[in-house]
Amino acid sequence: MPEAPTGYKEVKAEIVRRVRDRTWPPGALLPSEIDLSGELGCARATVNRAMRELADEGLLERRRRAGTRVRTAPQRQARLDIPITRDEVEATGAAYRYALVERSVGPAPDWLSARIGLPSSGKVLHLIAMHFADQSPYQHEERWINLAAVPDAAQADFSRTGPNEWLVRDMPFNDIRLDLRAGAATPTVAAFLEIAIESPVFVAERVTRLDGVAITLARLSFPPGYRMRLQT
Amino acid sequence: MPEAPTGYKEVKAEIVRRVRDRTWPPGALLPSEIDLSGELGCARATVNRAMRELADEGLLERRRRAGTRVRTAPQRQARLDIPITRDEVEATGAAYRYALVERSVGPAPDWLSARIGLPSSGKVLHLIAMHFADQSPYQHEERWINLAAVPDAAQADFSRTGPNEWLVRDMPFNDIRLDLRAGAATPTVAAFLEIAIESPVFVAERVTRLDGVAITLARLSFPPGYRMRLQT
DNA sequence: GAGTGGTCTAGACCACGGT
DNA sequence: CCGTGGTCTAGACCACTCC
Repeated sequence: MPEAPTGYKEVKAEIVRRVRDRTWPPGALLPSEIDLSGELGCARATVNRAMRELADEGLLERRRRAGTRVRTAPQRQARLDIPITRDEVEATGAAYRYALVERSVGPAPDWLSARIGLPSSGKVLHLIAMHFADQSPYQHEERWINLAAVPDAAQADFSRTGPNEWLVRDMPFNDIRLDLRAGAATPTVAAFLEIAIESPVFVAERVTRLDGVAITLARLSFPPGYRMRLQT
Repeated sequence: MPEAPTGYKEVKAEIVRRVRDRTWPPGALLPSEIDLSGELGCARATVNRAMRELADEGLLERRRRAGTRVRTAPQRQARLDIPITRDEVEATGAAYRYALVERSVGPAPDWLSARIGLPSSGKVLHLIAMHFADQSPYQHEERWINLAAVPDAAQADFSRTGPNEWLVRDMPFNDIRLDLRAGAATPTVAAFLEIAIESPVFVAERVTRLDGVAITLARLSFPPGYRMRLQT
């Protein structure tokens, strides 16, 4: 037997191997941590970590007393890393450019209050901006910021730094909700993205909250060709 | 000091607290595991697990010798729960219907081999299917299954059960990659979805792997109006 | 070279939940 | 009840990397 350096990674690999070759088919009960550590010649804690990570990854299912089983319906979750637009552009090797198009302060429109849960008559900062990659339009951004939650935003200078970069600097813990859809380019957005009207645009609407209070709603529109990537 | 039951969860909470209240501002160097375990009165392994999980979650950044720091740009993540199409439709209260359109077995086309990493001359099962919600087209599905990894799929009956339901039941996997984009409906897809050619369609391409080996590639197209939701 | 995180061990106690 | 996973401990060695 491969009694090589028996680390938790080797244990994970061995378990995956046996799941894959049907030694342990979906639904099967695996040996207990004690038994498996005995067989593989390592400490129980090592097997524990391997099994725990595989359970986190969705391959296994663990219950006290009942033991560890191969999931029949693997927990299917993918994660999206939400990047700063600047980083996202620069990661492709392109030069990033940002431009503020419009800025205004006023009472929140009714649809916005309803959408993200603001008190009526709440003041919001409304921004429209563009992001470019090597002079090509990369993203059209329309954003509303709840000034009751982020009063400093009223004084912030968004002509050089995008609102997302500014907001991210100070708020590590928010609830984020993302709505993704395919839409047809409106005349305005089409002009900014330099595409034909009615072209398919990828639209991401992101609501950010802190302790339940809405901070901002961002509507990001991307021209055809943009891909959003998620992984496990 | 809160010398309560000092478990790794309490340690995590304490670290989060100090990051939030600026005891450790973004970019700050945290104490070493040994120092912190001394201060909190627990074993180093406990602090290690707490810090390791917080690093996995994107709050901290760890490097040997350099120590542990608070991330300056917290990597924000949103999660997508990938549902079975049947469940997704039935959750809206609509009746679900599935229909197999086409089924064939053959060598993998070059683009597919390159895209998901198959040996040339690998055999794949190619399927086209439709999913309906109350008789309205809900999703057009085109799928390729790697028969080297899932030989049983060649004998499976996909006329009643969708390939996704079948795969999920019988085939474990632990790595999912999703590519989302907005596309223009091709004549074929437009006909199936009963929409105009060139209409914006939401396209999700999903590659599923087990231990690095590609199981299947699914290309799912949704008519206008579909929204995909993610949250933290 | 020295300090930090990465990991393993052997043992222990606890909490949960099937039987 | 009692076996299983969940967690903690104290100690140890290793690998990497910054100085």
